[in-house]
Amino acid sequence: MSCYPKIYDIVRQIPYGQVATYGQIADLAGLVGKARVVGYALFRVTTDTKIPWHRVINARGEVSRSSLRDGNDDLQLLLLKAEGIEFVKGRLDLKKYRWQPDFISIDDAD
DNA sequence: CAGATGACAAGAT
DNA sequence: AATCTTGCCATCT
Repeated sequence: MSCYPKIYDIVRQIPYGQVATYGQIADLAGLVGKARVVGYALFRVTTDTKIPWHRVINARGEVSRSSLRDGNDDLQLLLLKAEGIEFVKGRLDLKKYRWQPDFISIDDAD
């Protein structure tokens, strides 16, 4: 089982047609500066949960390309395009599509 | 246990 | 603007 329920809780709240960066998720999850943990946490889950992982991208406003994703990286791009997000040279306007949460409802409070 | 790896980020060049 | 370097931390070998 995963050890970061907050991350999934937050990612799950990303609205349609918007995206969030790993750093942003990390910040909201209390993992400031630990964006890698977010990425890794999502990596193990993607195929096992209904989390909109495709709405989570890096701070450059582009989807990461890894040898392991082997096609799933292309799937992410497809899913985002399907949500009305326009890509320019594999990039999107973070200014325009970045999710700005007003309030996060998280079950956990430590 | 130690070294290498990785869906990242921010700063320096 | 693009690329390199360092920091971060969980997971793998």
